[in-house]
Amino acid sequence: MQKADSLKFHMNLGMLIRSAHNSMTERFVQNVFNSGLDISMDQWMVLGPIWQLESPSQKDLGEICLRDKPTITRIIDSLEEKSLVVRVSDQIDHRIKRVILTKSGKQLFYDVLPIMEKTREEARGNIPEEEIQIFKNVLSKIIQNLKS
Amino acid sequence: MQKADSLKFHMNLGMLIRSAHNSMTERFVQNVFNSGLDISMDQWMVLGPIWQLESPSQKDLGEICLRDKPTITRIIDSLEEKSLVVRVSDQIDHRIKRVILTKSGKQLFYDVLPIMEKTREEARGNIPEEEIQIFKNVLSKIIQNLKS
DNA sequence: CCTTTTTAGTTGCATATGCAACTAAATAAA
DNA sequence: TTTATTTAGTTGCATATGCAACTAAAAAGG
Repeated sequence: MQKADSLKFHMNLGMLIRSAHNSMTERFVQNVFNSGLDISMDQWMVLGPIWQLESPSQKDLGEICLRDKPTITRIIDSLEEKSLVVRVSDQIDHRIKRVILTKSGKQLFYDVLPIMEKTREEARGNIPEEEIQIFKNVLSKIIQNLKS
Repeated sequence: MQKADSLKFHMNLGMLIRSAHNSMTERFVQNVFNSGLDISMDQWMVLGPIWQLESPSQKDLGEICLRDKPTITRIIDSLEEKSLVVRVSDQIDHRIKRVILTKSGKQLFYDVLPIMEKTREEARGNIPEEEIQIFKNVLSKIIQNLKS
């Protein structure tokens, strides 16, 4: 066994997962950059849900993105600085701030969407759909198994 | 469809991977803590390879752990402060520093190993071995697809 | 040889992260 | 009511991370 193979052989699940995640993030950032756009992975990770959910609270975003409150606060700060979103206090519950896409926020979302699709295709390569499904399934099960 | 389900449904691959990784790390740290031991995930992630490879260079560790040079330097710093490892200059190539487990480093490794096994079992739950294999395979393929 | 390039590791800096403490508003309890 | 508790979001701090610049040693090229 070659040394590189030996290393790979010993690589455990945690390292594999971390590495795959890093590679996907790096590729996404690179693809975005090459397209002349400007958005980080974190910003994108909340921009999508904001678009999907229309006007989610920050709490909603935290739950869907699996990030804690301060992280969401700061990402929204950065998006607001770029005028991609605005915070609007909920009419009924004044604790809640709803996050809404601006026109340029929507535009950026539409611009980045195909890049994100492209990145996903690059990551998938020719992995059969069936295996991808099992893959996602195992991830969900692991998360479920460790819940509590 | 319930709201929680809706959120889950929309959760993309990146978030799933991040979440699974976080859950595994958190559970490991928690299990270690409950056993009255003291080692972080990062420290463990290099301690294992140091044990396996006997006296790896920091470069070796960076490659196997998929971390950059400064990160490895700092993790080794922290392990050295705890007297778990020592750095020894390579006799032939004086640029290289080999990392060697001390007696207490070895002891900690042996103590933590079953905790790591336990955590792995908790994460796997009753996921069939076959699916785990496909899962690891897909991870490797994704990493491969995004290489370069 | 002597110079240039590459490699291993370290340090500094700017940024990201998680945790805990805090404010403000809504709900529950007394 | 009015007080206590819970919830949403923010801020501060201590730590982690990635990147670039740096040092020291080895290898390559002339």
